[in-house]
Amino acid sequence: MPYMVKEIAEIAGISVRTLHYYDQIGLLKPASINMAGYRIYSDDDLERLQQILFFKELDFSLTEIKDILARPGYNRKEALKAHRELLIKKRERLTKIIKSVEKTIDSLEGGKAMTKREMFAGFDMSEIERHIEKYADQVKEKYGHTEAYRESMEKTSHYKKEDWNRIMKNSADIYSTLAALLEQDPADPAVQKLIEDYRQFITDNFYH
Amino acid sequence: MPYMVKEIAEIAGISVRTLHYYDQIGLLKPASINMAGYRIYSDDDLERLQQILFFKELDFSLTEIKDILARPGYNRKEALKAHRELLIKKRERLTKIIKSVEKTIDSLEGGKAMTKREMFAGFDMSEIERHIEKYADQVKEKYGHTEAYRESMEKTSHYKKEDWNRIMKNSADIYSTLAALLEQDPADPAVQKLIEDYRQFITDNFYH
DNA sequence: CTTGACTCTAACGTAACGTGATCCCTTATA
DNA sequence: TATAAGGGATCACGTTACGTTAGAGTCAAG
Repeated sequence: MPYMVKEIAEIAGISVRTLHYYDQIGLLKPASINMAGYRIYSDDDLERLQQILFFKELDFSLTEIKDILARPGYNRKEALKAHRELLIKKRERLTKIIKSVEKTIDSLEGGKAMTKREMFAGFDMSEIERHIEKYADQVKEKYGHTEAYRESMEKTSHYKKEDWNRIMKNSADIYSTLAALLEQDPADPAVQKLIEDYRQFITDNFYH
Repeated sequence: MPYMVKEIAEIAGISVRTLHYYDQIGLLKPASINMAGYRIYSDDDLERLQQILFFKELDFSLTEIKDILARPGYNRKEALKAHRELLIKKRERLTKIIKSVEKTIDSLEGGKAMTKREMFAGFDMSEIERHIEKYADQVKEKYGHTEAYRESMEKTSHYKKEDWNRIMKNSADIYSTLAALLEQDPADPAVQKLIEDYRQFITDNFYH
């Protein structure tokens, strides 16, 4: 079934410009181009677009999405299952924020006061969670052991020692360090454990 | 209690640069500046920041947030209650998308095939819903009847006639027209009814 | 054969920061 | 007392994912 830009745009709920852009950056190229130069999309293109939107919903950048879809051995079904997990996490995050809102209302209505930390509950972790989500997805994608993978693995083990010491000395660094570390490394099982350790550390020592 | 940029950044889980930026655009100016030129924030500033982040979570732009917080008669408690509602809607939207993912998985596993519309369920309405959410909030804010308000009201009534006819002729236009219309008008009770009409129209005539 | 709705490319504009570069202030330690 | 570390500050340019005209070709319907 052939579609033109506007049809696709309406079906998917996006703008024509967005389709132009996705074509331009090579994220979603139409199946063919007719004599008039019009973009003609196929059902397969629609399918790909759906996947793109799923990934976008998880805050992946367009270049990341492009890479992921291009990886040899990319498995759509597995990816979808991972998606479901991560979307559920996002929903849980929303639930947290909603609770934070309710607490704030309560404190305004004469309930007990909030601590500064409570005020920003939900948000606080949001960045980190987003990274963890991204990361978790990468792990589940099981395509690893590329060069970049080994490289990042090495880097990470360095960070491990250095940063751990720093954190022991200065617990205020935890969040930023953790964020930086996650930034560096996209797909590494060893790091996941490290993250868990960090989180444990945070909850243990939170009020020092 | 005085805080410096990094403290605030850590408490709220945002970057220092973000605080600089918010200061620059006048969204969140520090309570004072010390002799060294450092930004010194107060507890009130923290409270304002919390509100800013709540609004951001609802996809308000920073300029919108600035305007809302500046409106005379802005009521924090009311705003928070509206927030809760809208966050719940966002969560429901996520639930829809999750279901869509599950359906897709099911169809891949040999279940029944999906229609194109089902493929993009969740997303489809997402833009529109977001606008409705924004809009609903504005309405609840009950500050209206500014010049911009009357101006947009006039515009809208024009659109009403023109677009309604177009829609009767070409039902494929519905989504884009509706989106355009919503774009134009941020705060108008009359439009809400119009939207409801449109939605009814959509459900009635969806498969023509 | 002229609309009106659709299509194209090109190109500049925008929001909300990220990312240096370069320099100042304060405090702990050698 | 020097000096290094770890903040803080201000430019100012870079980035992502499009929005928004502008100018021009295409195509079905009346």
